[in-house]
Amino acid sequence: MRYPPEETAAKHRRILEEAGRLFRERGFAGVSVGEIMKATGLTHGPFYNHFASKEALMAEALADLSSRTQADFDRIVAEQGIAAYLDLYLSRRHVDSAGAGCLMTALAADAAKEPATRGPFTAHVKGAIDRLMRALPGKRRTGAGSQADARADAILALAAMVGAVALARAVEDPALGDEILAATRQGLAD
Amino acid sequence: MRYPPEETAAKHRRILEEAGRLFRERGFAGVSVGEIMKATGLTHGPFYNHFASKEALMAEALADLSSRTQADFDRIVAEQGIAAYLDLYLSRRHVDSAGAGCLMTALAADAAKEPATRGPFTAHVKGAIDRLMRALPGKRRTGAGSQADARADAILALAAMVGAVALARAVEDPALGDEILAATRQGLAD
DNA sequence: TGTACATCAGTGAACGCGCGTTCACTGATGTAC
DNA sequence: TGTACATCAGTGAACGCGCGTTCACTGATGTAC
Repeated sequence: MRYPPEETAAKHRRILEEAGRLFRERGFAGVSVGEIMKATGLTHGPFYNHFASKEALMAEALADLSSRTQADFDRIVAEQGIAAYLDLYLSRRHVDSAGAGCLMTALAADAAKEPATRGPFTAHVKGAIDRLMRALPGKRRTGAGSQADARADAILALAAMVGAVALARAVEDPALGDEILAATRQGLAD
Repeated sequence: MRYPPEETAAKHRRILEEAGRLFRERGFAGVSVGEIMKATGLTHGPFYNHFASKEALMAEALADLSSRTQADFDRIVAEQGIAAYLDLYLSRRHVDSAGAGCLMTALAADAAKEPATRGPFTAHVKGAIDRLMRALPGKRRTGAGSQADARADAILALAAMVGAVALARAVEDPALGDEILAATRQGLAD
């Protein structure tokens, strides 16, 4: 059947959204094309009307996730401040909802193995460092090296955030997970 | 054919070693049982003489990796000190050799999805926190909360180490990867 | 010590399954006249 | 405005493939007598 162009565009968007959610929950290899299409309410056939291959979907879904989650960052920081954002990021809720969470935490290992995804992933990391550098309160920003120090601070914060949520998600003991989140919140607040 | 028991034990060890290397390089889902057996020089059939299932191998390989890499940590810290260990961990060499590197960086996302592996993974994280707590030089260790602070410092360091190597491995631009490593080294040295 | 048999780690064909992808076909919508 | 045809996003069966796992069989080593 033929459909109006708006409907086709809406379906394309829905595929990207479902893929973004499922990929973050189970990784690229853990989700099949058929499963993504089923989640959007279609059969697997028309997938290839929207994307050249599963690999192409991975790259496009990552770019889409990147722009959506960075817009979320900007909005939350503007409305509630960076401290509130760090509390949300380093929270039990974020740990328990990978499908709606940070793409770096969920997909770093997968992205390293999928050549097509490394471009969008790299762009996202650069954007995250820039955003954190601007949002974080300066601690050592006096003297000549202040800009470089601010950037190094942002990178350290990003690495700790990503590592903490990845570890908290993998450990079996929820108390240990919560301790990892709390210690990292405390460390970044100092 | 029947083989002497030492030979059987040696093959069991070789399977664990090859599995540990390949799983860290490509993740649990990215390596097949046949590929692991081929790497040990056997056909896939006798795999089930050694392990009940691929899942059982994942759990045993993780436990084996844990004891081997924590022994490495102890040896390097004893011989060269914790600063040298951090330099080795946060190095280009570690980023480029996932198969011989940290299991947390390589397998955190996979371990979170595989119930059988979460036990050994959790034990490894606990061991890593304890080791770092003992090895790291105290910065804020005066007063009543010194032990708690030392543990929080160790957790923050671990999260930053794991996150930094995971991000450096995934980004396309080697200069950015090196910058992430350098900023994290600098941040943990302060 | 020599022979007959049990053991069991190998081999490699085969299984059922789910995967990514292709393709002949369908039929409502858009376009030409 | 009405009719005939082109378009193209759907459907669902089918493909070739690699996966984890099973199994009948092999034959050197260990054990019993």
